[in-house]
Amino acid sequence: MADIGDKISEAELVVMEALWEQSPQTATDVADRVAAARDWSVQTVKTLLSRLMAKDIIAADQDGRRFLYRPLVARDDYVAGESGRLVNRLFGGRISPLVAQLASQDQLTAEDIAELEDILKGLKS
Amino acid sequence: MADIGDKISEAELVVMEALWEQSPQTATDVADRVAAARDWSVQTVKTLLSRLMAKDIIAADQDGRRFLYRPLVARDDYVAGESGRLVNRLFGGRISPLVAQLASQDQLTAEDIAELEDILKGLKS
DNA sequence: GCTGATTGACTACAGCCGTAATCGGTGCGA
DNA sequence: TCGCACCGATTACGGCTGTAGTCAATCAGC
Repeated sequence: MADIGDKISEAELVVMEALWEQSPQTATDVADRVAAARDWSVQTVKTLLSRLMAKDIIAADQDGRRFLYRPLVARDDYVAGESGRLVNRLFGGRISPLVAQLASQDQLTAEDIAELEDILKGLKS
Repeated sequence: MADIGDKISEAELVVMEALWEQSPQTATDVADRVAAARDWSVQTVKTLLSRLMAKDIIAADQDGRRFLYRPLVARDDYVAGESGRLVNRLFGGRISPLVAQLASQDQLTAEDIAELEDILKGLKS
């Protein structure tokens, strides 16, 4: 579970999602994919790619005149880190209040509940 | 569930926690309370209080020469917003993958599991 | 009344973030 | 071979954030 040194900003995350979806990709590929979510210029996407490289969150392999970008951080690791951070910051590290919170907001569907039960059943074995 | 317009930054959140813990409080009270968590100068805390006021996240009532600060946003509302935002950003709005995620990281204690079961039991009625 | 401590307001400043324009190199088509 | 399109690199720039210093007013004590 490699630790993520630098923080991924909101805009950078959009780029990461594109790279996690498919990799490696050229800058223009990423830009095209990102265009579905955000109306950014290609330059903007390239800047974000540079910043992600500077933060060692992605890497690039040269392919002729262009680069092929790929994530160095797995989405699961990132997601785990963020989830843990939120749970620590807001719920003193306890997960059940989070679920209670979401439950009280009616944000849990019947399907969610069923899945949660399955997860718990699995954990008790 | 009042919507929170401006975002609360990391440092501002520390101040908010102090205010949620007890309110209203003077700036120095808040600074003292915050000192337990962060080694900040009183000025820093006052700046953060100003910024929170500018964002309409707290309000202040004059009390002689000083101000008494109080939150305008309930902790529960804030927490609900942040939780929802995270779940949407990273789990497509579904909560069970979050729990699965935390479970796979061994971040669930036996107590958590028991509490989750209770919550689920309550939800099914 | 004058002085020192206290308080909120204003100012500072570097670093990160969002968003992009521009520049310099280079490969490709005419 | 000449220019153009395309690429990554560099630069820009206003806003937010973290962290504080300084200033002007004011209250309390001598």
